[in-house]
Amino acid sequence: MKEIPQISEAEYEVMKVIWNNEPISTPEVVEKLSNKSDWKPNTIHTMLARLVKKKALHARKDGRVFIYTSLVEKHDYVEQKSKSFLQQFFGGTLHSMVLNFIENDQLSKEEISELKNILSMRDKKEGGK
Amino acid sequence: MKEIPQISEAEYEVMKVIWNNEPISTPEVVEKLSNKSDWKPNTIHTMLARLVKKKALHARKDGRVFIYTSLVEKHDYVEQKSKSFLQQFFGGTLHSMVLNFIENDQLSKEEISELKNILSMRDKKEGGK
DNA sequence: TAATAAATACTACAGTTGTAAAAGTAGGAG
DNA sequence: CTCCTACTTTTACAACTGTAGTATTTATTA
Repeated sequence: MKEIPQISEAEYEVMKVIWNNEPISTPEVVEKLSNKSDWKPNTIHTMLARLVKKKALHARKDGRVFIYTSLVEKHDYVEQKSKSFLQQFFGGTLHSMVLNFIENDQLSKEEISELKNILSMRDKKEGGK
Repeated sequence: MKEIPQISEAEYEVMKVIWNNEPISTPEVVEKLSNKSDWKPNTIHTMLARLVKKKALHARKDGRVFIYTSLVEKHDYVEQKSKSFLQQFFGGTLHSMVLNFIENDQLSKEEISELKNILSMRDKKEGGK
């Protein structure tokens, strides 16, 4: 099982930009994030440097600029975080979470239908882990 | 909307003991957690003190000992954490998370049935926020 | 009452995180 | 060839976390 580095919440915002645009240069990352957030360019540089240090990103120098590519898959990271979240709060299973949401009336009719749809659509595939 | 203090992962372990046993004294908390973990008593005292400072717990002196009661509901805390988790990773909706699990074949047949059950049982209640 | 045991209170310390300022450097404009 | 500007590198710093050690107080026992 590959080791997935820990990525903080702010760092995750940076990762999202990379995942959606890689390969991407520092100035481009800064530009995209400056729209979405109030971070100063320096702050973004720090994030990038930390992510490289953590081996979440790879940086290759191209002329005067760095070009970043991700070393962790978004999917893998989200999976790992989902598992630990479910573990911490719901004994590890998704259905406990869903049950909890239902019991506390946190789901609208639409969301319920959506969920039912998803589950029945799923029948068309075989398998399951 | 009431302000819910941030509770770290280790602190959350302490909170679980409180929620399950409150009102409960320091020595009792230490005893319960010493079984479940490798924490030294001092570590547990630190957690308790921090939780009191954060207003997650109330401590009342009873003789020589403190008795703790929680100031945040487990339910409220879990709800808050669930929301921010879904927000961060799944655009805020539970069905996106479920869909993701299904797409990545992270659900067994049993879990799928479980989910379907839960959703259909839910029909017996009306409402939904 | 004095010593002991048990609790509480205070202090510590390194790693992570959010947030950035300051300093250094190299390439392009003049 | 020199200066400016855009980038990169270094440094900062407080809050929060995990993990305790040390010191002090207090109740109980001899």
